[in-house]
Parts: sequence; structure tokens; C-alpha cells
Amino acid sequence: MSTPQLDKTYSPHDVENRWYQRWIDGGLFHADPAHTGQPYSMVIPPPNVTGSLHVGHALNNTLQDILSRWRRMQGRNVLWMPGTDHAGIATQNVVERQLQAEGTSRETLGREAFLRRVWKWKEQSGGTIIGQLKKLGASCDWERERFTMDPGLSEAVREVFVRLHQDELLYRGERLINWCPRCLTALSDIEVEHEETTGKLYTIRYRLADDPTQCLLVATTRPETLFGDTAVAVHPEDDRFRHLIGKHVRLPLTDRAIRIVGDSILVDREFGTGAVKITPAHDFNDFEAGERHALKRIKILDLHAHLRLADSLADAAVAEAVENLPVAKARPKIEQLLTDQGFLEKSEPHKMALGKCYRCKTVVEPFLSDQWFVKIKPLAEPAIQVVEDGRVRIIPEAWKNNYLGWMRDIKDWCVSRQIWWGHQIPAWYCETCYGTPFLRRSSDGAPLIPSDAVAIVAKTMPDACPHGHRDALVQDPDVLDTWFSSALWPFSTLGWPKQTPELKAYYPTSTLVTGLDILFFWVARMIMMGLKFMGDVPFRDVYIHALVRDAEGQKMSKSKGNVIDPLHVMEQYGTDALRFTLAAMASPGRDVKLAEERIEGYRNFTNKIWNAARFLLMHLDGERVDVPPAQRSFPDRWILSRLNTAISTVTQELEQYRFDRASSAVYQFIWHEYCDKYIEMVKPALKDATSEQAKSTRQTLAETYETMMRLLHPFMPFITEEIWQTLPHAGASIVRSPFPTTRTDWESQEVEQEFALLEECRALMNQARAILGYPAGKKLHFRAHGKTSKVGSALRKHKFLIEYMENVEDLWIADTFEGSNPGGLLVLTGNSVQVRTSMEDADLQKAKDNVIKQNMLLQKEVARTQQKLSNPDFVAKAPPDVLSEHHERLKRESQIIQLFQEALGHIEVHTWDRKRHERS
RNA sequence: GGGCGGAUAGCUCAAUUGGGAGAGCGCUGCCCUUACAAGGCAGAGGUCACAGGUUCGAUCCCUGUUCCGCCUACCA
Repeated sequence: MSTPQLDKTYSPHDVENRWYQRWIDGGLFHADPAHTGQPYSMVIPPPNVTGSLHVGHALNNTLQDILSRWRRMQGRNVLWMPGTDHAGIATQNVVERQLQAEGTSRETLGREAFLRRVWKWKEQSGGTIIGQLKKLGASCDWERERFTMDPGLSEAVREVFVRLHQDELLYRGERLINWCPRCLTALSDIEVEHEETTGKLYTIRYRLADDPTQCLLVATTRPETLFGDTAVAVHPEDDRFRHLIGKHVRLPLTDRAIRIVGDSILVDREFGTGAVKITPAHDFNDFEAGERHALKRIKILDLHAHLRLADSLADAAVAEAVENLPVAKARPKIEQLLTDQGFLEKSEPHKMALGKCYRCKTVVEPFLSDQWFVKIKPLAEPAIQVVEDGRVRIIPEAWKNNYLGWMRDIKDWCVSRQIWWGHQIPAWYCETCYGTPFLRRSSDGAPLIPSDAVAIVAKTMPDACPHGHRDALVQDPDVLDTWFSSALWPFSTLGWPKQTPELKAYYPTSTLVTGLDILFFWVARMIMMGLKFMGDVPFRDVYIHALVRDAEGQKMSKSKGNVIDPLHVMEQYGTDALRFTLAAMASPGRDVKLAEERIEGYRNFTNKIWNAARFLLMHLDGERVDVPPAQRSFPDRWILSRLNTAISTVTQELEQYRFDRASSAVYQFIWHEYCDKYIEMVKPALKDATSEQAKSTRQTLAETYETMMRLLHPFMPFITEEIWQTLPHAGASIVRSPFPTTRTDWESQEVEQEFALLEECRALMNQARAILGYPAGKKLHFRAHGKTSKVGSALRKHKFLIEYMENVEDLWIADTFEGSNPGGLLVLTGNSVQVRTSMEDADLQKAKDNVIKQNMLLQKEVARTQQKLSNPDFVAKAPPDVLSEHHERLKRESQIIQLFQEALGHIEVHTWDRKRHERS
């Protein structure tokens, strides 16, 4: 029989493409709800359809793939559900930029044509990231790929919207919301990123209406909003200002007088001047203060956050100077005007948090408008409950409090977006009932639905309004927040609202793997919606992985130029190397700092694996005899026992989502136990290919390597499949072969202990070589002493192996440490083994230096141990085993020192001999 | 402002009931030994951030300090 041979270095490229295609062709990732295994399901965190793979995706999906492949091999009924989300704002931005480049705009095209255009773009470019996930080896069930705007998922969205509305958990109203003046849409609170910046704190004089010689000093960071002021607040218990409450001040630069009110909530007496201007239409706190004092709301900004002072009664000259300017440009002009007219008391630098749009980084404005909100408290309560009682586990647990804290303080969720790409809100309004046709926005012709128009919420357009009017129904032009549909992902992808076999088999899903950054955006909302509409949690475990940073710990960003492109890495080092690196570095609660050298290190690991396989195939020709483990050779029994431990460790660590420990365990085993030790040990046995020994060793080699490939497969799917296919194996693909399980007949404590003796012996021999300056290639004579006859006989049993591994000739073995050393040998002692060797050809001066150095180190340690043992408290209070360990240590160290002293004496004699010899 | 996490070898990180701190990468030396130089063998390298406390004994537990992250917040 002949086995195939492999190339000298592993070249990932062809291997990866070839096997991925075959896995797909074989339908190996396809999930069948009728499969008899216990279901194991995950939904992918849907990447933006506009996106392309970055390292964060690579980490996220590598971990999911490890879980999927591992569970699949364990025989579970695995579904890993893939797909993308429509990323409303981001996608619309992309297509709008294209239109802009073409000299047109979405308004010119009109809604329908624009949407056709986006769909076209999505069909062409939307698949990019999916292709990249496939390159990564993701074993998703691609036949089930979903998109948040698929018909089925859109139906789920409408169903949820209607039911939330029926349950009075959804309402429309005029509120202050976060507005992005560039995207021209509302944002939810968490779509605003806060960034610390240094601005200015301006102190402005507001003159009293009835005594213009007196003024109230008001502090603000936004002087341009004074045009929207409708009151000034002071603390009702502030003696400085209490007498002013109820009086009026003249608003600078305008022809208005505004009231002074007392407000203990809004005003912090310690801060600024103790007096605050109230701008209800442009500040969240002021909005609430405005409600408390029944203040008018004056809007002074338009959709683009340009000043519009028509309602503010601003001085004509002022209005002319700043009208239609963006805030950033208007502010310095206002500052100048205030200065010129003597209103500005002072301005000083001031640190503050500025809110920016998470999509485009434009400064967001609090903006008064009609929006749809989800009433969130009733949904949040059960979602808090399930995390508190552990029905949903958050791993690592440290994030649990983070989640709970946020959920307990959650605010209503603004779900309407003033864009076109997305799920258009299933609400209609009757113009006939309203009395007049709705106004249309001149920019895009979208209807402006008045606050008091009554919404008819339904899954499909109603034939008529409740009053029977048929011809003037207008659909709400807004679309829903993308996260609204993402929140349904764990059940909408399984067919809900239809009761499908998939839904039955795979919901609740088993695990969700995601990054911390979307814990609130997505995880929290899935839990709320899952509980509300499925009556059960959407997943049992949430594994939260860290952010990927660059080697310096900086967040990767295109502008910093420190982005590691996973596709480039895969091309250069192979996908398996990238995956393994990410898994190995995924320690919980810590950011992943990724440096390319680490990937290179694991590329080397793939090459090591590859070459070990080459070694196997070179020696696998010939008969293999399968004898019971207990009857196999010592190296065979040892590697089986170690393999057993590795299987147990990897499995346990994966169960606890310790990808880092699992991968380092498999790395350690393969490189340092299998390659460094085991393969070296079996070489002699394979020399005579026809021997009985060779036959059973070949069997062990094949069996262990094949098992090892299955153990490694979830981490490195490609190379393991490639090698596995060349080895004796059962089954068509490693993808569906069983994950290794432990076997009691493989484990042998006895063999492992014997091996430890060999290692001790070898280490001492190496140390002796180093001290005496003998090169590794030089054959030496050694004497090995066992501390007991049991150790001695173990050494005797493995005499040949020691000789072979350590390049030793005629090893002489004794059963005791006792016995004189008449030959002036160098003696080194370990716990159970002592080795002695000749110094004949050594570099004696070097040896002397080495021994003196070692001796000094040891003496320091002895002194420490002695000191501890001479402390009566220690002797009295330390536990007996610690005490005896210290005594033992002292004894051993003292012995070694004595032996070193002797060695020094011998070295002197040898040196002297050698000199005499040279002279004569 | 509040909360959480971190600080251990040159770098990145491990280390559970408190009893002489380990790995990978890097570095140094020797070796092209027929699986692998993307390799082998050996070695150097630590005040476990700082200061107190508890203890016979602290990298570990407690308190405080410094520095670095992250989350969160309406201090105009």
C-alpha cells in the first residue's frame, strides 16, 4: 500500500478554496430541523450589507465558527444562521454619494426610483461581506441566508409594529430627539456618541426689564441658542436671585422679554453663575423645564441646523448677519455681536461632552419633531428579570451589571427615521378626516404629517379609514430604525410569524457571540422582543468578546492608518493562522491587541503541523497492527495518555468559552508534546519498517494524528481537512466526523510518571553538557542514578531511549544516589535522578565559571529557606506539608551545593592534571 | 460626576480556595542532525505599578495613591 506525499511547505491558498467549495457542494453546513441531534443554534450578528470584513468581524465569526464546528462534530443539530442587515442610514449614505457623483440626488429621482437604485446596488455589492465570511471558513447554513428586508422578515417587522401598537407600547408624538443635520434623520439615544471636547463657557448679561442698569449673568456653552430662550431659571432657594423670580429680563440681540423662573431641578447653584437660560426647543433639560413652567418652544434651527430666526424676534441687523448660517459659523458672529453690544461678560475654556452621529460624526442637535417611540419600560422589566435569574447568561459575567444598569435606566426608543431605505412605517393617515391635505416637503415631496393626525396602524394599507374615506390615505413617509428589525433577528430568520419547524427546533438559540459595542443596540433589544413575541428568551448564553485593537492598543481606524485587513492577512499567512491567532488572543475581559508577528507565529504553527504530517506519510507505508493501548510501546502509550488529556482540556475550555485556553492547550500538545517529544521518540522504532514495533507504532501514529486533526479542526478547518483526507480515516469529510472524546484505556498515570523521570534525566544531562561546554552532537558517557531502585529500574527500562535522545553511549545505571565518585565526575542531582559524567574534554575554565555561578544562586536560595525555617512562628503555624516541603527543599539544595563544591574540587584536579600533562 | 476593568519578563498575556511566578513572540549562543531554518537544543531576562494594613507568610485578601483603558451622565 502506498500513501500520498505532501509538499515541503504548506500553501493554504488552493487548499482553502478547494475544501470550502466541497463543503458547500456537499451541503455539510446545512441544518435540518428533523435531524435527531440535540439542537445547537446561533444567529450571526448580521453585518451591514454595505460592509466589508474587518478584524472585528473576523474575530466574531471565528469564535462562532469554532463553536459551530465543534458542536457539529459532537453530533449536535447545528444551525448557524447567516445574513445581513440593511443598515438604513449607512446604505442610504453610500448610494446617495454615488448619486451625488453622478450629479443627481435622491430627491430628483423620487422615492420609488431611489429605492430601485438601492436594491440594485444591494444585489451587486451587498454580497461582498458574505463572500469574505466564506473565505474565513464560516460554516453557516448559507442556504438559509437572510436579509432584514426580505419579504418574510419585513412581514415580521409589520406584525411586531402592529402588535406593539395594539398593546399601547408604541406611540407617535412631538418630542425632542437627537437629530443628525447631515443624515437628516432622527437618531436613538444610543446612536449618539459622546466625545469630550474643549469649548467655551460664555457668561452673558441679561438686563432686567424693569431696571436696565442691573443684569442677570447667565452662563452658556451655546450662545447662538439664546434666540430660542423663553425663560431664565435660578434656584428658588438661592438668596442671590430669589427676589428676581417672576421678574423679566430683556433677551440680548432681540426685542423680547423673558421671565425669570425658579427651578430646583434644572439649576445647580454651584455651577457657572447660578442662572441658566432655558431653550426648550433645543435642549433636553430645557425641554423638561419648559414643560414644568409651561414655556413656549421657539425653534431657531432648521433641519440642517442652520439658524432661522423668524420666530425669535431677533434684531433685524442681527438676523441678517446670521440667518441661514450653520451653528459652527454663527457662534463666533454671535459672540462678536454680544461683545460689540456689551452683553458678553466673559468667556473661558470649558470641557464638555459633544454628541455626534455614530454614522457620520456630525454634531447632533436636539430637535423638536414628530416621531414614533417604543414605550420601553414594560418591555425592559422582563428583560431585566431573565438576566437577573440567569435564564440568559452573560459571559463574561462582568458585563451583566453593565446590562442591568442600562436597562433599569432605559428611556423610550425613538424608532422612526427620516430616510427612505428601510421598512416604511405601516401607519396611514386620512387627509379627509384631517380636514385639509397634508403639506409636502418641498425638498422631496414627502408629506408632513401633523402631530394631531390620527394614525391607522395596520400590516397592509387599509381600504378605507375608520370613517369610510377611501381616497386620501397617506402612508407615514418615515422608515423604522434598522435595529428594530435586527431586534427580531433570532426569530424572524426562523420564519416567524409563521410557526415553522425551524422555529420549533432552533428557538431559543443556544449562544449569541457578539462584541460589547452592540450590547445595548442589539442584545438588549433582542431579549425584549424575544420575550414579548416568542414568550421566551432569544438565546441562553451571550458571549461577549473584546474589541480588536492594534499592537499599541489603539482602536483601529482608517484615518489612523493602523487597520489590519483580515483579507490581506489571510492571503499572506493563511486563514487558519488568522483564525488561530484570534482564538488564542480572545482572553475574556481584555481587548485583543493584534500584531502581525503573532499571526506569523501561528503561520509557523501551520507549517509545523504540515511537516509533522509529511513525516507521518513518509513512514506510514507498511502494515499497521492495532494492539490494545496497554500493549503498545512506551512512547505510544505516553502520547495516547497526553492526547487524552488534551482532548479533555480542549473540551472543557470550549464549554466555558475559553477559546484562548483551548487553543493554547492544543498548540502546546501538538508542537511540544507530539512533535518535539513523541515524533523524536518513535524514530528508532520506525527505522526497521518491517518490525513488529514499527507496525504498532505506525498504527499509533496514524490514529493519534487523525484524532489530533479532529481536535484541531474547529480552530483550523482547512489544514486539518487537507491532512485528514490523506491519513487513514473513516467518513467523507472531517466536518462531519466526531469530535474526539476521552478514553480511559488511553490514560496512564504510570507511563506519564515514567516519562517525567526520563525528562528529568534528560534535563540533567543537558545541563551537564551546558556546564561542561560539550556540543549537543558529541557522544558522551553518562552514569544515571535513581534515587530508589524503582527509579533505577525505570531508567534501566528506557536505557535505549535515553541513549538515543541524549546522544549517550553505554549509559550506566545505578539504583541509589549513594556511592563515591572516584573518577572525579561532574554530578548533577534532581528530585529523583542523578547524573554523572566525565569532564575529560571539557572547557574547564568555563565549567568552573558555570558551576560557581550556579552555586551562588543556590546559596541564596538556601539562605532564604533557612531563614524561614528558623522563624519559630513559621514552624509553629505553617501547615505540615508546607513545612516538610521546606525541609525537603533545604536538604536537596544543600546536597546540590555540596556536590557543586565537590565538582569544583574535581575541576581543580583536572585543571592541574591537564597543565601537568601539557608541560610534560 | 458615577461605574467597571487593567497595571506581572523587552512585547502580548497566563497563573483560585495566600506557601519560591509561567507561556508565546522577541533577544543571545550553538546546530543546515533526511518531517519542518516558517526548524532544533540551550540560555539570559521579574522590586508581580506605588504606599500602608491583615498574616508565620501577600503577585493573590483589605485600604489608599498614581497611571491607562472602557462604559455612562443634563452640570448650563
